[in-house]
Amino acid sequence: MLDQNSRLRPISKIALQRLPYYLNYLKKKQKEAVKNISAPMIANGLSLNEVQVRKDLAIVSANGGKPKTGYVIDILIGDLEKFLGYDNVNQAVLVGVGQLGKALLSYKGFDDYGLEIVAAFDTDQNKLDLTINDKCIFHMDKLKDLCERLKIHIGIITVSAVNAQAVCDQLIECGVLAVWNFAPVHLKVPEHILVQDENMASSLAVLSRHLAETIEKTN
Amino acid sequence: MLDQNSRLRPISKIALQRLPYYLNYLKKKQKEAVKNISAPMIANGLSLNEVQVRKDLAIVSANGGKPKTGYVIDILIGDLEKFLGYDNVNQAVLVGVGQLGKALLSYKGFDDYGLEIVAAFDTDQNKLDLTINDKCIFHMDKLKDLCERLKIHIGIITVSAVNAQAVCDQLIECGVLAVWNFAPVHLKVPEHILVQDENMASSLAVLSRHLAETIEKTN
DNA sequence: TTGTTATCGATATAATTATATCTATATATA
DNA sequence: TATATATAGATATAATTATATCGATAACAA
Repeated sequence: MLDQNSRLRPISKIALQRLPYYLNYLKKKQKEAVKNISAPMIANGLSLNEVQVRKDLAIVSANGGKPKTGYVIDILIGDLEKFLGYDNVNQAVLVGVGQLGKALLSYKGFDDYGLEIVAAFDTDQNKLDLTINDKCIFHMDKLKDLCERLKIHIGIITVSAVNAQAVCDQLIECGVLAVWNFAPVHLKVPEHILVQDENMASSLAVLSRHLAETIEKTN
Repeated sequence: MLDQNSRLRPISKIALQRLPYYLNYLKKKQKEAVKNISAPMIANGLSLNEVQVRKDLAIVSANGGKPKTGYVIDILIGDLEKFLGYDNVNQAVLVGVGQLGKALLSYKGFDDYGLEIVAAFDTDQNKLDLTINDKCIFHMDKLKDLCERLKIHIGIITVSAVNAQAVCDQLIECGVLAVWNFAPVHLKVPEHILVQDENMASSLAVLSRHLAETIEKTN
């Protein structure tokens, strides 16, 4: 069923990552009771190019805009949410209940993005059988059983860099198809598995470099 | 002093973000007592193209590799750390002491990346005058004074989406030149200010999409 | 010593992503 | 009702990023 409304029209990763920004912006406008919006307006609000905005929206929505008035905000929001899969829930497990793991477990906002962390895993005896935000923490021994029973497809890795690859391998063994990796290492995975890295070291590299450049210039 | 060893040779943002992966990989090899390493070897370890590896390393290091043996690991590590600014410390303030803010404040690993969070700020009376990981939490009133006194150039935003732009404006007003933004909104800033986004919604979009595609294929 | 080979560094090509231009048209205005 | 204009959507171009190819050379083996 690859019809016009299919969620599966091809989109680049980089374009995909822009979509939540559109959605956020449009919802803000919706709250301000704006009914229609043009690509140049969105582009201005998000510091993007207007052609890029049109192309991104064309991928997401079959309901095109009209000359002079633009797009209908309500429809666009619906199409974006559908495209991003916010209407159906993806279940995930989290491995590594350190500071960051706990923070993610506590975070209530994932529901809005269609993600539900169903359980957490760790090897540290002291952490087991606790609950954080109603999510149980189990020993790694129980990973496979739970993942297979609940058909979990997303694994969140918040263990240390040295343990990340081993955990990743286990998750894949358990049937996980997509990994959200917070450890600052490259993970080797089979071709059909997706790894989405959240590497703070990479971000800090960008920040640090910008400062070095800016401060050098002023000298 | 734009000589060969200057940290300021131009580099794209995307290449910059790869550098911490090289560093991590090389350190792992260093621990294994490996002395020399070739671009094809690194490329294989990090699932990159070998030409890309050579080009990235050429930006970072004036100490090129030799045919048949490759690069000297110890030298490469030094050059990478210098390029990434791990030798000097960048001080930052954090605004928004919620779950995520607390987790970042607690994180001990930023030292390794040359980042020091010197203080945190919030408007919630209940959070003030606490300390997390030896970092004081002050009222936003005190932001400007502290930033100007300590010449802070990095601001970390962990407030909600609705408040992020206002906080960002304040940080810039206080002399911050680079913003690390964890709020899922686009921030408008003057041209010379850098915003590095850490948008979980964008990451989740990539994960969710991959699952939708993979599961559709198997049907 | 001399050939063989893995690798570098440079250059060329390809792929991806972003932006500019052009044409048609829906809406607003004179 | 005719005209001007903002905007969509399509197409063309530019910029960026990634990959392939090629000649030179250091290390190794015969």
